[in-house]
Amino acid sequence: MTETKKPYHHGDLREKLLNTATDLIATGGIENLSIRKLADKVGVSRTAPYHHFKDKNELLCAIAEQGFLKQDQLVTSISELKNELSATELFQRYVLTYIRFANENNETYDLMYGREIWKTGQPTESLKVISKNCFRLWLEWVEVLQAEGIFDPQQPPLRIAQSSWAALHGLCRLFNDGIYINRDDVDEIAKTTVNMLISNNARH
Amino acid sequence: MTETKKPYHHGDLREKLLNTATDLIATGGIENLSIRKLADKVGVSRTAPYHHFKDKNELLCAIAEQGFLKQDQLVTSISELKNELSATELFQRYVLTYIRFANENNETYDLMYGREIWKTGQPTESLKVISKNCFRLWLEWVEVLQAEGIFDPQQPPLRIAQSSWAALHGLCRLFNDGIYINRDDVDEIAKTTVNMLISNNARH
DNA sequence: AATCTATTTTGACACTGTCAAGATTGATTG
DNA sequence: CAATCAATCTTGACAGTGTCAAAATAGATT
Repeated sequence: MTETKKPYHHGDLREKLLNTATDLIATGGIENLSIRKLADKVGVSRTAPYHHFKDKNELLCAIAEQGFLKQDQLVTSISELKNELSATELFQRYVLTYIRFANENNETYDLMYGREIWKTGQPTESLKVISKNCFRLWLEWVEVLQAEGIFDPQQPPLRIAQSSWAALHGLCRLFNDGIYINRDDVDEIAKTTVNMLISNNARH
Repeated sequence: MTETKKPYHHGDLREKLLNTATDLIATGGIENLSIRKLADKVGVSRTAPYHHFKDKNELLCAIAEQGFLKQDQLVTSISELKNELSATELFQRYVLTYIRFANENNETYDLMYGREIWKTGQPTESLKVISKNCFRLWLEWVEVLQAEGIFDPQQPPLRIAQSSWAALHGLCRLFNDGIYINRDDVDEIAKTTVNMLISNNARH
């Protein structure tokens, strides 16, 4: 009735697969996602998914894509505070938001930036585009923040963007992967990270 | 003849399994290591390894342990230069050495600090001890370097150790996991990272 | 020499990804 | 409307995985 599209037998199976898969990994981890279990949960035969995703790899890439789009939203939502906050505050806000995103979307984050896709498997073309765009957004931020004086003006913006992002990424991974287990520490470590990354005179 | 110990049927199967497994992951990646293939390569039946390692998890932990010991050696080898180099130079040296280790022992590094063991599986007790000791070594380093003035004296050494290591770790992961693909960039990014992490006035 | 225990093997089970071939269903065209 | 076609889905199959149970073997111990 309310369904606008019911293209074929099942309806919009592709989307249902995507959503259910995201749910599955969110609760049981990536290693708990199998095509067969997924198909079962959706109520379709084991090989049905293969008509919507060439591979398991392609399914994972599609999940990762959604993650990047979600992250883009968060990042751009911070830029709306550009007039209210100082550069240092904006950076702090960014770091906290990033970490929270990585925490709350734990498993998706691992797909977005993990070896499963980028090393073991292979990223689809559209994933490459979307992720590149996500990094470009971060680079533009860095350029703005550097102009505001919180980063060393001597260093190329690209290098600052790469190494600061790496620092952030490393922190998220240590927590997400279970190496740092005390989640209460995350805020303090993040604070120290921010303090170390920005120029001395920009601290307050 | 030269064999000192030949405890049972095969000889020292445990060690042979360990070495062969390390070889296997070094060439084909962790996902290419299966107990069965490993047993085959060593020339023993599929389940023979289970009398030396309770689990695949335990085997992986054992590989990781070796990695930590290797890393400890590298770190302590740097401390022998304590009298010849400045604090900043020592830190740079440490960063470069760490990155090189992570690069050359790619897959072992992933086991040491990856979710496979710490999140999905579970670290053995001895692995916990060894890895904790490895971090303690790093913390002691940070305390020395902080006393020499290259880190903010306001921040607790533990936090500095955690966040600086996270920064380093993130950089290694981005390269090891195939997100940053241009290996030529690694030195420059590392340089920028060092510059960002240490106090402004300690740069040169 | 007999017994015991550590080690190894064979067989089995439940999983996994994915290919090939057939069945079904909706859209398209004469 | 009837016939054709392509998209979608199902069933069957294969090779691979971790690992358990039971049987076989070999070294150490008595």
